[in-house]
Amino acid sequence: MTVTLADVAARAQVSPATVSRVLNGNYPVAASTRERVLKAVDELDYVLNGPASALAAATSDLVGILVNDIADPFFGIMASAIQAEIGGPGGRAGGERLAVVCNTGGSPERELTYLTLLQRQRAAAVVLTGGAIEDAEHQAAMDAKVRKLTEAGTRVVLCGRPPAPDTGAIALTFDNRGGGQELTEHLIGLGHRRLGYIAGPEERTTTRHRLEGHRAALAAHGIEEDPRWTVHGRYDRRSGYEATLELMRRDPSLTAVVAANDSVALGACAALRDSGLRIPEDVSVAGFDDLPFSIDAVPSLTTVRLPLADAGARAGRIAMGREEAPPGGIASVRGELMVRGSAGTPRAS
Amino acid sequence: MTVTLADVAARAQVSPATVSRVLNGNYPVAASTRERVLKAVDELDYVLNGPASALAAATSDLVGILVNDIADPFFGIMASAIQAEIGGPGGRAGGERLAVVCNTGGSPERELTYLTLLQRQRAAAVVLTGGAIEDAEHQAAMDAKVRKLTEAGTRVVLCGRPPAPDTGAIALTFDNRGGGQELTEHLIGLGHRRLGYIAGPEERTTTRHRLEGHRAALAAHGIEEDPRWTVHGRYDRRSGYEATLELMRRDPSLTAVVAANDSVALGACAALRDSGLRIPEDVSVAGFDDLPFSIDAVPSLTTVRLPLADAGARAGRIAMGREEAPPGGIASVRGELMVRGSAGTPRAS
DNA sequence: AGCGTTTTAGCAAGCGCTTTCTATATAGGG
DNA sequence: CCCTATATAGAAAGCGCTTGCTAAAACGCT
Repeated sequence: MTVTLADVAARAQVSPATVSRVLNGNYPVAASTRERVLKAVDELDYVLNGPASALAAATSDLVGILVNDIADPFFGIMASAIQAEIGGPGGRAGGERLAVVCNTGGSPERELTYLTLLQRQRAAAVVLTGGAIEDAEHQAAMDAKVRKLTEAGTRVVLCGRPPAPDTGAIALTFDNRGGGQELTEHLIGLGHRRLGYIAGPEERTTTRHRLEGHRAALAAHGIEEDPRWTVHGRYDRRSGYEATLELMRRDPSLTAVVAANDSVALGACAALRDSGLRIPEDVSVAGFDDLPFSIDAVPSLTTVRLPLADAGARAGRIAMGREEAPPGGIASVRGELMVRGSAGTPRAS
Repeated sequence: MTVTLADVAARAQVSPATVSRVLNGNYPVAASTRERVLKAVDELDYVLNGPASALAAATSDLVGILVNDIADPFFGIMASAIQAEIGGPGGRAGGERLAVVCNTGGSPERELTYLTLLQRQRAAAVVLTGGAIEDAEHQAAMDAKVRKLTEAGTRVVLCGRPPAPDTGAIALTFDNRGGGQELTEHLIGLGHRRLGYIAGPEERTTTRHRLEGHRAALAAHGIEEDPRWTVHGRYDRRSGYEATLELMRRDPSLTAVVAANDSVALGACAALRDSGLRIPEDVSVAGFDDLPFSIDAVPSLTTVRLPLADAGARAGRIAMGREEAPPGGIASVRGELMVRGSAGTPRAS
């Protein structure tokens, strides 16, 4: 029915072992032999049986990429950088890996299940992206799973995610705390003293770190935070819109709104504009991430640029063993403050 | 080292065959036996060896989803609907399928390579999303590959993609032509006679179909199209911005700009606004797709809603054999005109 | 020419599961 | 109480590949 290695071997007048070796290219085969084999492969339109190969070799060419929300460009950019680096199609020589992205939708169960599925597939590596979920039980389960994976020889790298100590995973963490602090200090430097903050969902590490940075900046400048100044929402535009309305209702004297990310910031801009407020003359707005649309916004968004594509590419290379892991298995990647039009000096009031 | 089926069998005092059967649940096993086995599985923390299983069963639980651009919400929404339906983690009983998305980046080679990789993995099904590439040679290669997949028992479904006749693939096509026509007719009904059109990349079927619809509407109303009124770009915001500037430079008397999709339309809005033109008082703008951000835009976008999530879910069910394929293996899904604020009556002039 | 090396290729033993076929209990009917 | 259905479990033969080991051929020395 389907053509197998043996068929190719017969046609090329060699043993199956030889065919396997030319296909894997990890063993010397005479040029003339190789050519004959390749010709047979081509003529028979042979496609290697992945499962059989993975079984015999005790490892597959599958690499999994876990993302929280596939429809969010934050993850899209990282995933596509990782995928490009991992090779797969269009990759470098021998790069026939299947890089696949799995969408957890931010659900703890799905996160875990995907990890199990990948483990079952004997994935060669897995990259986990984005903030983790702050739930002790879930984190323990994740860590146990990750440890099991690394022990079984699967390389696990965390990209834009906090380190998982003692699991064997390599972490490329974004310095959300530092970025958040720098951003808020910029606003304070501009003269703002009354700053609203729209945080992400409470259970995500990213949310907490960015908020901590913001508060550290306030504290460093002796600004006492009013509890009314912080609201939690989701990481999307609509949530930013609603949260901003709420914020301005609670305290109309705010002169700046710092958003958990750029989408939220855009929602904030829309809400302010709909309230008849000008940006940045009446209220300044700042975002986080510097996604591609942020510079196009009117006014363009002051934000913290996270090197998503670079970090993704690096994570991909580490996952492939093509780049050395950072010392201690942990690296913190800083964001870069992008000063643009959405934040200015506060209104006189 | 790693625990195998045999270990579980030994622990549960049954044969490996029995363990396999309780795991697959496709053969009667006494309740007491099943329980014993499940207990052993749990105690040993056993994870099935996917490749071995796939080899023996001659099929895997992998399902591939091909997308053109993972960072584009258009694909993100479809992919996430497909993935949800296919089950995988969090799916229905027995739904332990691994639904993975593969990002082709719009490249023909990668498209083909991913298909081969999926074929190699003996994927249970594959879903191809989004417009196809209009290149006879590439399409022939794709069709051949798809035929090979369906012949090997892999279900192939096309979601938002033109049918591939005689390949055994099932198509859920969006009626881009009809949607494009309806949209432009709406604008014409509003009184517009001078309409610019920002098309997508020339080589995509989606681009051609939408443009054909637009032109059909013009023709139906006896409007002769000026060659200056059409420019081609990419499917992103920046491209829309630039194209709009070009369009207005070519013919400042245009009263409406129809964009290939919503991102492009948003870019168009920004360009018009930056040119000092009001929307829709001076120039009307229309998009396509109705992505979530379109209703949030100011003014909200008049556009054609494509049922991305519904179509994705349906494609997923068909791929899983859980829903019957449409008659003839082809279904055309209509979009719905969303009349909103970005398009109004043309300015007097 | 003889011998040790180095290349190159084949043999065959699995990898860990599924599944057909067969065997053994158990139950039901006369 | 025996005989035939029926339910349940096991034996064993692969699935198609990889790879350690071995063998043969080719090469370079002395």
